[in-house]
Amino acid sequence: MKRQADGRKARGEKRRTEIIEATLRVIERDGVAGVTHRTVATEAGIPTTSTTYHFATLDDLLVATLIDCARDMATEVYWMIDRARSHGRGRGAEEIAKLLAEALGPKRGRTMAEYELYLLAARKPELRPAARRWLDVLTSMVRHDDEVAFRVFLAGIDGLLIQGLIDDEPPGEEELRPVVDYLLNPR
Amino acid sequence: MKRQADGRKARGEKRRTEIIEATLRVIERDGVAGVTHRTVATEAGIPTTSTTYHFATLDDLLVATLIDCARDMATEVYWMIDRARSHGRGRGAEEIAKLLAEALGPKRGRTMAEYELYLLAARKPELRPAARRWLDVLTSMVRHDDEVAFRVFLAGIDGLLIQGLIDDEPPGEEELRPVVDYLLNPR
DNA sequence: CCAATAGTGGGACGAATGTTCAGGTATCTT
DNA sequence: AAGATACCTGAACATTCGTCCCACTATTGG
Repeated sequence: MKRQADGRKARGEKRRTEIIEATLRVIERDGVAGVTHRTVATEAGIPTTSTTYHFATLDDLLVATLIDCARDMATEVYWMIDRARSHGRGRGAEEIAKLLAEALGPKRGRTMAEYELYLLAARKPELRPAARRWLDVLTSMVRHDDEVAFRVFLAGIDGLLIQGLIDDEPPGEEELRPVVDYLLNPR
Repeated sequence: MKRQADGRKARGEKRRTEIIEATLRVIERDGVAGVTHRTVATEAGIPTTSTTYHFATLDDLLVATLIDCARDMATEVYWMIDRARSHGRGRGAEEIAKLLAEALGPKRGRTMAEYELYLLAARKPELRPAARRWLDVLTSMVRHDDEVAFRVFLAGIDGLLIQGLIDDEPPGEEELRPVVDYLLNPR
């Protein structure tokens, strides 16, 4: 079961991912501020020393979590755009608005966690490549005839999510749709 | 010098603002994570107990700082838009791009601090009115003939700032200008 | 089969944290 | 002027933090 010499699927790999997933749950619940070796260990149901063994410092743990998180973000947003493009010109906005409303509704905790890690990357340069990953993936994958319009689109999505996070009641799909539509096809 | 019975300019008001300003400096330097009663006290050059006296809990301190910060943000962004509007249709983008580049360059620390407090408001409902303040101020002050276009504009500004924070070298004014221009006058 | 090594876990250390308390000082009210 | 009130501060509390150490087990390579 172990990949030797090249792969990274060593023995302790399962524990590592357990710890990372527990870290993400802690961030969703209590924010980055709530991440300590002990809280993560308790969340994962493992002794405290196990977290310090696999991640020497707390920063290492946050870095690994962000990288893991960024991969999920990139693929998810990629499929979002892909689905939006596969639909008609008018239906694209509908699809994106639905996923945005989801990110601000049921998956609100996850969205908050992602942006907290995002902002952490602003302070720690070694995190930036991981944080930029999903932007880079989209930029390279999605066909964008207009460079400027595409940047505006990405910035708009980010802004809508962040502003939606501080709403008392998150904007619903129907409220988001016209805005997303304008973002895709400005008049 | 003291407003009695109604006003709030009591004696200890100076200390309060000193503490809040010190808190903002700490956040700019080390982030919200670096805010403790002791670090703030040291930054302000006052004993630790003075911070706990004026702000019983750490949350109170962060709330007060965010409210103070939000007021500055609102007025600054208001003048930004005002200056942009006073110029010609084409010069408006130039003005806004300059201020954005400034926020991502020399005032980068301040911008980071603002967004960290912003995200803190997503987790603490009592902070949201303060965090929304500058959005509300703009929405009420700035004439917006197109509601949807205005929301997209605000979201776009937020997105550009956040994405600029995780760039290794912040985008310059000339790089921002076409994007802001598109945001104001989409084609 | 048997050393060598990676992984696991209990316990404890010093340092830093939020918070409290009692005693002091300045300022205001009357 | 004198009492009341708000303000200030040094010292200390229990708690929690990151981290280290040492013993134990399972897995691996030869």
